[in-house]
Amino acid sequence: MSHFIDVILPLPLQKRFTYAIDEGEASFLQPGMRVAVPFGKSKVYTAIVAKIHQTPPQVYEAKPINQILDKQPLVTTQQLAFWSWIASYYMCAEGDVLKAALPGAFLLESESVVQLIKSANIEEADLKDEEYLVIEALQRQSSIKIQEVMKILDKKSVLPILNALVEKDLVVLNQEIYEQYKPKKVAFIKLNPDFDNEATMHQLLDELEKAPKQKEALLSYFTLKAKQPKPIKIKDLSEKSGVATAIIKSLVKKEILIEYQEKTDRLSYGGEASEKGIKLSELQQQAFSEIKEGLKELEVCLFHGITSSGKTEVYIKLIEEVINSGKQALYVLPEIALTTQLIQRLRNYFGDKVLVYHSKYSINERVEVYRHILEDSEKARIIVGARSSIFLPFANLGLVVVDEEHETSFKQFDPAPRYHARDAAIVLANLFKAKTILGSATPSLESYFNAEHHKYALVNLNRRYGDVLEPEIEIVDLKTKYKKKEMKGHFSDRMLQEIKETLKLGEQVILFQNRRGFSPVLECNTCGHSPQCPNCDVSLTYHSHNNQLRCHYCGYHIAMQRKCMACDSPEITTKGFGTEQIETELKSIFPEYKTARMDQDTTRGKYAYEKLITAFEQQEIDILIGTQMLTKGLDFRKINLVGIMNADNLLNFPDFRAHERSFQLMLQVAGRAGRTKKRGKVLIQSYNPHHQIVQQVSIGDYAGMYKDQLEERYNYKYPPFYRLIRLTLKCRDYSKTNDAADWIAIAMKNVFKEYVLGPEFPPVARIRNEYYKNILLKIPQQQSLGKTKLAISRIMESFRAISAFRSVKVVINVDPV
DNA sequence: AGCACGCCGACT
DNA sequence: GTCGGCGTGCTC
Repeated sequence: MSHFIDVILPLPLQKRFTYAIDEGEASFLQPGMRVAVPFGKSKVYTAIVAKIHQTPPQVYEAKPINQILDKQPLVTTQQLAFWSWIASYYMCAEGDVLKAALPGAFLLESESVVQLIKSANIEEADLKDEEYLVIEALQRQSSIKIQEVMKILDKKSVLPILNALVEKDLVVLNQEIYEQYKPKKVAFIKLNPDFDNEATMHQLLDELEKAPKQKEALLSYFTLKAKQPKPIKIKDLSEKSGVATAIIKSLVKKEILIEYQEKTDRLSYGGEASEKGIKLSELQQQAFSEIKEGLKELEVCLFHGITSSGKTEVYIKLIEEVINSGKQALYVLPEIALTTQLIQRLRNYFGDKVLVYHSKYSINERVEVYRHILEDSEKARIIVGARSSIFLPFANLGLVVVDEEHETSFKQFDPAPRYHARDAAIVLANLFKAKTILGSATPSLESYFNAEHHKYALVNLNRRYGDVLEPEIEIVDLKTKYKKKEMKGHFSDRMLQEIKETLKLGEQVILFQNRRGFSPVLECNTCGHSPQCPNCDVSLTYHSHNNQLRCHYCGYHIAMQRKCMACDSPEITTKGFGTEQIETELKSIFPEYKTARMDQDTTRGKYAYEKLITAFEQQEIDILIGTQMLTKGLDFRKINLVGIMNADNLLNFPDFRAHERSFQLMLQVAGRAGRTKKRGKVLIQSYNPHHQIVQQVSIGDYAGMYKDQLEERYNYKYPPFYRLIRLTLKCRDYSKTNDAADWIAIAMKNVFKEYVLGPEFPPVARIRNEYYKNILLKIPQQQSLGKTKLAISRIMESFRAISAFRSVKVVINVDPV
């Protein structure tokens, strides 16, 4: 009887692929294991076994696999089920999900390089001809690609030969996980226990009088030890004391210090859980009980707690209960909210039981986190992570917390899978019969709608924790301020006055300026021309720090121009204002205070964000000007004034969610003000002070905003009443883009009638020399999602069969945000 | 996604 | 005459 496996390849291919395996492999393999398989003429991929069976394929002959890469499944059956759900719901390939779900280090591709092990003992006599050829090539160049090996040997199946060389410890395959992942070893030192009493210690120090450097090193050791009880690295001691490692080594030689190596887990957290048991306020306690009560009947609970009402403590309490019952808890946050402060706080309660997973982690760290969770280890009780942490191999998940659930960054935009982490997290929880808590100070309309319709439980916490007062919100009418000439640059006199007062009291200010659509653009005063990006349909924006004009979409840049590029007039000005402009203006008004910017430019480096936060925390910065980023992770005591420079550019965004988002953003920024007992102040500058949203923000009227926006959504057929699927076409050829878009739109209108909108050019119709066109489908609640997607897939299938449209790429985005 | 196969332009 | 441009078709 012959055996076969269906595998998922890390490629955007709709189908699974079938390979032949032998009897022995069949009895060993399990779904979720990795296998190396040949694909096409020359490629080798790491694939995941999805199914083992005995049905030979009808129309082709299955190739045999190259190799089994795991002893135990790396992907759990729940994960496989979750992947298929994501693939079918978000209309992408399982291979796309695979790539998003597994740390890259687990995947070997045939670009893998072969390298010679430096210390290898090469016994030429032991090598077969082909093996010798490879080794010979490696002695000339340090690494060669598998493809090159194929050329050298003039054959396709080189893996057996390379494996033989690996067996003989002569070469390594570099993208193979076992080689790529290196356990981390660190040299530590400790005091010889013989000296661990005062008498011997004094004697020792006396003896060291003649070796001042060594004495200094030893004294530094004690200082370090006193500061932190954790093991001390040689490297740290050398750095702290300014004494060379050689001197420390000599202390080791004298057996005063003892050196020891440890294979450290990169994920270790040295400290202990320092805060035992958490005390909830009466209101928090009430919310806690209500959540538990709500979750008895329903799978999801929406936790609506205003800014600084102390939601985190409630989560901690809920997590505590879950992990005490032996289950794992997942805490998902938007990337920008995943700050050291929060992680520290969780570690204070849970010590070494917290694992963190996000994009700034190295491949090695990701592998370790993954393995810990897969093994359900003691460290993997609580997993804190960004969007992609929902793909981790949970063994027995008991609770999922999605904090800041309204954040649109939970939706992955590019590449596929274009999933929404909040929605997918609920599905994930259901796979484990676990519960989900969605938390926010400003819930998304969708979630609040679900709560109102009793799909989710709803718990409110609408008082700030402790004695913190809600900030006072004042609206400044820019129109009259300009008319009365009470503006200085982009600042109203009210804003300047408040800033002045706040600074005088030694308190801090944050100023919020939305980045989108309001970057500085160069404009000619004579002819009105502004420099455009040659690849995208946008104006270039001015960056003062490097004096460049830059395109935000493709990175194209040129030097700042002194004359108009169209008419040579030297009369050019920058129009619009971004954070840079505000900072410049501010510096000239308040030269004696320190200002800083927090935006994509200033937080690019690895620790830049952390540094900025720390500097602000330690009051090295008086005024912080920033974008969206300001809404999260700042939890400081001394912010007393929050200024929103311009509410209108948020409100005027051409998007059905613009009003909801403006409300959320403004209220979140406002929430940064006044975290101590003193009442904070928020100033909102706007040309439309009577705008409904601005008014609702000023009194924190979530219910009013919800009611108004829901009505709009109903009238204009948007979520939560209608689901959306957006098709985006991209092509370098303008008329092809149009023709293809028309073709698809007509085909879709045949099926879905008036629920098809477009095709339409997006606001930026050309990016990187590709033209874009959108088609939007609105799906009424009673319409079957499955059938809708099937119909779309059919249309796409016929579309792809038209050779004239071959060069047109189509991106399908389910539930676009 | 890659990558090979295949048919038309500027070079040794 | 060839080298190489990227269109298109396939991968178990």
